[in-house]
Amino acid sequence: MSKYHFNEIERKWQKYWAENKTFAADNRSEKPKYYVLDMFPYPSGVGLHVGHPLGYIASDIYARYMRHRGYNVLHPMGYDSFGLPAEQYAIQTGQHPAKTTEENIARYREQLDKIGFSFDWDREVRTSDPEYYRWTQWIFLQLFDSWYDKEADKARSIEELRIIFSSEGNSNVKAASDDDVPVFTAQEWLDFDKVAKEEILLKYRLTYLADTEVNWCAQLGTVLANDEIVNGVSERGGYPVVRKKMKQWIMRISAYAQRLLDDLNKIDWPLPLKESQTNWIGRSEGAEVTFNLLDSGHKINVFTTRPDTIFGVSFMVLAPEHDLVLKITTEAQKQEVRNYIDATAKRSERDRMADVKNITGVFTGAYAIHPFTGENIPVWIGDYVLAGYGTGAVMSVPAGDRRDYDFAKQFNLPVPNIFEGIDDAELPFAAKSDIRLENSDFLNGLEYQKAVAIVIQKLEEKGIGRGKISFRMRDAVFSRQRYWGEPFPIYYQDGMPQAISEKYLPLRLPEVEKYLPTEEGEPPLGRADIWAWDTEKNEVVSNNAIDNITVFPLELNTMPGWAGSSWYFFRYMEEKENRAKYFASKGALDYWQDVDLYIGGSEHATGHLLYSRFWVKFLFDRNLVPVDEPFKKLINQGMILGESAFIYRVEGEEKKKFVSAGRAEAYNTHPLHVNVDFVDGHNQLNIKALVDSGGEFADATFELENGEIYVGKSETFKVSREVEKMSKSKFNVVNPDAICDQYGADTLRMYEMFLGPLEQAKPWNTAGITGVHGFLKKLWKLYHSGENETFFVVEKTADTSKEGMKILHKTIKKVQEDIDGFSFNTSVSTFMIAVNELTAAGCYAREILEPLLILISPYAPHIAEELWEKLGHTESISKAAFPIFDEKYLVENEKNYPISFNGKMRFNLNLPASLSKEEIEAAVMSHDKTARYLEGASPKKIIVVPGKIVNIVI
RNA sequence: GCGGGCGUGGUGGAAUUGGUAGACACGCUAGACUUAGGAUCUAGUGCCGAGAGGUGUGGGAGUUCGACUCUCCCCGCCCGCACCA
Repeated sequence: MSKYHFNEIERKWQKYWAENKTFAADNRSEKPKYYVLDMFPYPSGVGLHVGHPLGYIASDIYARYMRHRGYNVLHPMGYDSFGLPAEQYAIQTGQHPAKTTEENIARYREQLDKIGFSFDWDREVRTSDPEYYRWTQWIFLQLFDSWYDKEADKARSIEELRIIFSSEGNSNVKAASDDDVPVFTAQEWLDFDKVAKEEILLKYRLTYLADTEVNWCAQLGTVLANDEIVNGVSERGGYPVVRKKMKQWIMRISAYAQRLLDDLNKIDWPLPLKESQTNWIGRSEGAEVTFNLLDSGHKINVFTTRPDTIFGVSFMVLAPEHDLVLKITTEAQKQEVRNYIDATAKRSERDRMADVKNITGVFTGAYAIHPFTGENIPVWIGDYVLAGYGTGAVMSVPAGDRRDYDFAKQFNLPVPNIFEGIDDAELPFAAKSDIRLENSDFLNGLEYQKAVAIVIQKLEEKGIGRGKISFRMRDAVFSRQRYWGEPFPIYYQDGMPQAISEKYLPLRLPEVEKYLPTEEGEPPLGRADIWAWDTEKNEVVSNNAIDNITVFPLELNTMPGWAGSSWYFFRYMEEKENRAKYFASKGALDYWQDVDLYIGGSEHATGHLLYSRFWVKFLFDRNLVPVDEPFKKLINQGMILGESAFIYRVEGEEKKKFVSAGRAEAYNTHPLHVNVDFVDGHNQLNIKALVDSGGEFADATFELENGEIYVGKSETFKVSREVEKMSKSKFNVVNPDAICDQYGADTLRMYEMFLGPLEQAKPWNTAGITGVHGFLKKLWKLYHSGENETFFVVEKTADTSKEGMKILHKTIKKVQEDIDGFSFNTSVSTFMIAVNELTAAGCYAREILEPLLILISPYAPHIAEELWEKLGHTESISKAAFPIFDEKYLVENEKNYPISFNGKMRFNLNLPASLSKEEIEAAVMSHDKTARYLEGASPKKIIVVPGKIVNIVI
């Protein structure tokens, strides 16, 4: 071999790694562990584009680096293989989602393999594999078998709750539960029948059933998510959508709200991500206050964050859906209130939120009594009050709240001022600081904090309120009316859900002949013929056998996508051989603990990353895992954007006519995306390829510009460049395979890192790739000489010239800093500089070129392996640990080969101001801080500033 | 509106963390080699200026011997949440 034949080299080493299981992690290693994880992909039919591997490359570099540093690294990969696209495809084609998924996974694997990742494929997981989802079902059962004890602040077994109930009833139990739990004594508990007991326990379980409104679209035969609905009709097809109550499985994540919030302090995550979660959890401190209603005997509870402003209350507003509305409305107002409720019910929650400007509301005719002044306060309903937050009712303080103020103005309600020194014209005044209250009885002259404390105390004394913490986060709906997901290990007896014992898992997904919901609106599993549970045989049997004595109907819903992804990181810890016995064994869990580094996109901030924290905390509570946070450090990789290309179609022409970008302004045109594959680096379009690709371009005419068609880079001519998210419909997807074929995986890896800081969004442009490719060629050359690099010239003898060693150690130091700080883009530059300098210095010493390979190998592992082998090593470079990254080694080398700053260094020395010029020079020369760098040379310039600071330019 | 982040050449981005701003790469310019090149090599490239020199990190002030870096105000862009009481 002579020249740098990357394709050959890469194929060779990928094969070698696979055959030798170079990257197998060891569960019984003496080395310290390090766990590097990527967010596993959903294997879609489109395959990978260049954006996907960005995070994988970064984590792979880190994993390889940590191996070199002597860690036992776990770096696995798998597939989040339950999901919607495969199901949609199945609905359209009748092809089983398992088959589609299998094919897509094969394609992904092929693409991933080409890039040379150091994954331990023996630990692969697939969430749709029964051997995997068996344990997802198992965790569901653990949740079903648990309740949340607020006093111990942890989840406990339902069995313990039964014991408490039968010995002391539930009046002392402080649990996260449904609101409507009746209070009972031990005796009452014992007297309840089985169904009644089950019903009560369900209100305590960490996963429970509840009626929830869903968006049902009869024409599409499916349930839609909020964002799939536009103006009350389905986004696809424009069919009507109705809100329908359905029994759904819910996860009591709200029990963990405070811990999920607090523990954000324990983990090293990007700030925006933590903020997203903080916002999502939405903790607010305040008070709950009860208002008695005039005459009717009803009470309204409100939640407020500003109990201090209670003397500014001039009216109350209930959400239109509030239970009390119809009970308290007077006869005279009934019709108007009814109309209003109907009108709001028709609008989706989203529309209501979007329409902030129109202030609407209706007076109920009822009055509440102010708890302190005894004044009568009118009670209104209005859709600015949300049923789902707080108590669904507010005490309105127009002087202190924008929304209350606007409502008051709209309906001519009074705006009593309660702020000292604030003019009526300055209202509403919402700031909490630098203000004292007035017209507020016992709160007059007090500041926010004191006033809040006092008012809460008064409320508690009078028994009409208390301090309260409210969370915005609601419990998470856990069932989906879909086919391609985990079946619930649940059957129904007397209408109550019963767990299937974990001994009989997995409960396999049944076969159905169609993947659509049934005509009755049941989920697709309603179509399965063999989908009933025989409690005697403990197996799935035909529906015909259902007798509700020993054979019962099974749950028809399936679990959502986030079920399988909420615990997969534990599954990787377990070796294949033991996976049948444990979701992950104690030994494996104790060894690997948690994920040290997690890399993935920020789009999962309030989904996957919140749910997995919740599950882990739960598993921790039940002593099933040793950690209560799964991901110690997390990095979000930025998106790689595609640069789209446009061609301009002339409007109003009979025949389709497209013009080159330079001509487009002369006509009335509209832009059309063209496939970036047909565009070269100079924006020239390959017309033949475009026409051959068919479609609308097949019979078109083209107006050329200098004999070519140039594509535009934006839709309008005002913008010179436009980058968009890569998507099939925009024809701007760049496939990594093509890059691997043309330049090699090592080039792709380095280039993706070189593109910019890992966490930033950046456009993909191929122009720069030649620079990186050129670097790898130069690297190759550094180890060879002669025409076509015929000879391998690394000398076996030592030539530790100071120059070369300095370059090497500067590079080691910089690269190590870069990797530790996840600045992979700068270390690519560092390599380029090093290779340029070594080439210029003519260094061929083994002592220099060997460590250089170790440095580069995480980034460009294939070329590193090849050159490593040429150096005469028989062991793979990828697996080995090297001392060059050790602290000791670093210090030692800094002493022997001080890092050269090429005359660009300045320092400060604190010297007495009184010294003469000569004395200063002498002091500088002998100072141990400078001596190392000066190496006997005299400084070019010494600047003495009045005071005692000296600048030395070397 | 609230919370957070960021502004450096034509471009992506560096800056030893307060010490010669613009490393490295792309692009561009000139030259060499070549049948040819969108290959390779050499030199140049922040801006103004022929030059010496001046000027320069969104704008303005401040701290400092010294500021891209720290502080304050303003301007612009991006992200998250958003009728959350």
